[in-house]
Amino acid sequence: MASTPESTQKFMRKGELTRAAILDVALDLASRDGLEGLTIGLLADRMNMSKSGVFAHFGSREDLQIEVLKLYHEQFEQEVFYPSMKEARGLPRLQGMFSRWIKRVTVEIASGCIYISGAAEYDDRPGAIRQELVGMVLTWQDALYRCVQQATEMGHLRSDTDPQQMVFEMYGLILALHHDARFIKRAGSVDRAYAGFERLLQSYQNPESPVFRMHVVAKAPQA
Amino acid sequence: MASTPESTQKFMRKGELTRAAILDVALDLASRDGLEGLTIGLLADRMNMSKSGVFAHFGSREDLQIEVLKLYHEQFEQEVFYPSMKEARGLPRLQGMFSRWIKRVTVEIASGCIYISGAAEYDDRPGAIRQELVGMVLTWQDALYRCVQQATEMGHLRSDTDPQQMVFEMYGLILALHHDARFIKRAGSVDRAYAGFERLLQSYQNPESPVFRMHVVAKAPQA
DNA sequence: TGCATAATAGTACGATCGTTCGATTTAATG
DNA sequence: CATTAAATCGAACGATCGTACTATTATGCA
Repeated sequence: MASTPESTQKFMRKGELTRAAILDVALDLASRDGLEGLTIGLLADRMNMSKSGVFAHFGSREDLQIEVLKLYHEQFEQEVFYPSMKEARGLPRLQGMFSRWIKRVTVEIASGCIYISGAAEYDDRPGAIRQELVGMVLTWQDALYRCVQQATEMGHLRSDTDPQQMVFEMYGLILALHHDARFIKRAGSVDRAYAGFERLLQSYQNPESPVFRMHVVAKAPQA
Repeated sequence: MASTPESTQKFMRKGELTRAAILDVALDLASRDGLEGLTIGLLADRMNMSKSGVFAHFGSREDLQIEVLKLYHEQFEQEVFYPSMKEARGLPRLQGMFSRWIKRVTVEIASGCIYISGAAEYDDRPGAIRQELVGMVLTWQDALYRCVQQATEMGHLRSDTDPQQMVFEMYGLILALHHDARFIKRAGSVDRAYAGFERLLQSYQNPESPVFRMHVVAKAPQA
């Protein structure tokens, strides 16, 4: 509702409108309880609708879960990927990606991150949901990979930088942040993730390249 | 059965014996499907027992889950913590801890790691299980913390080393390994985790201290 | 306004869940 | 061997799950 511009609402029939509203609530529930914890009965309660009324908008629960996943992916790209692509290629863009990623996860400390909880849930559970989820995570990792690669080509990072290794460690910092902040509930985790990234740059940054200062998109409010 | 010495079996009554066997199978199931996915019906099937027969050994499902958790924790300490404590204080012990940790997670790429899946499952689900789980993870993180602290005091690591930061990054490497190897199924993740640790040591190791070479307990067989 | 159609509600089914309870079988003990 | 206690089973309960089906209500268009 708040996130849907009026212009699109005008051309939506009632059904599509409530479908979108259902997906919004479903995303909320799936963030908190995981995609496997997303239940049609609970969703109906939150929507003040009947179970069958909710169900009718989706062919199956699996379809609903995948639609939730797609919505999450869309929001992630909108919030993290696209804005960063507007920044200068190379290190500035990489810093932008990481900063926005941190910012996003910082918010998700309260609500939960579907990429991370989903990775645990669909570790070993084959099917359409896992396939979709792996595809999305790979898409994001590839974006990071290309960004590191470009930063290397442009001389911002040392020429012997292993992009896959750097993406691996960046992902580790985010996972540790999510783990320590959301599960352990330890304060100061956001700063530790930033510090880890700084150290990552110290290792890989080209000493002959002009030094870029870390661009903190949003200062950590808590945690 | 294989892990229980005969000497203890002799003094076990039948009930305690099957209870131990149930817990073994339960640990297996919980590793694969998560603690929340552990179901008494499935457990009874695998044991060729009735549901009520299995249930009678535990006061409730939650008790069963906590017993599984304790069994997992015991095995983790036996395999990772205690052997490392026999090594020399400071950096050698820290390297031993990380190597054995990696070795353990490498095995768990196939079976699943309860600490990691549990962290995702009990993110936001208060109760006895979460409490137990957080306590165990904190115990392990504290052990790492003290180890880093000692390595700093002994001059193996730079005097300005932030132990909490180092533990944070070590945990991140393990989480990234688990994520990329088990979820994404990307090859070479074990080597990336080792490489990340090497870089961590390069950053924090005292240049005036004798250099310790990384002690790889077990070479990565795959993944 | 009337009518076709979309949207929602209501109900029911079979499965599975944790749990309870009484019957029955098995093991330990005098 | 007989007897008591421990261990296991079988059946049932209430709850919740996803889903199918039919009825009812609301919407959009001629």
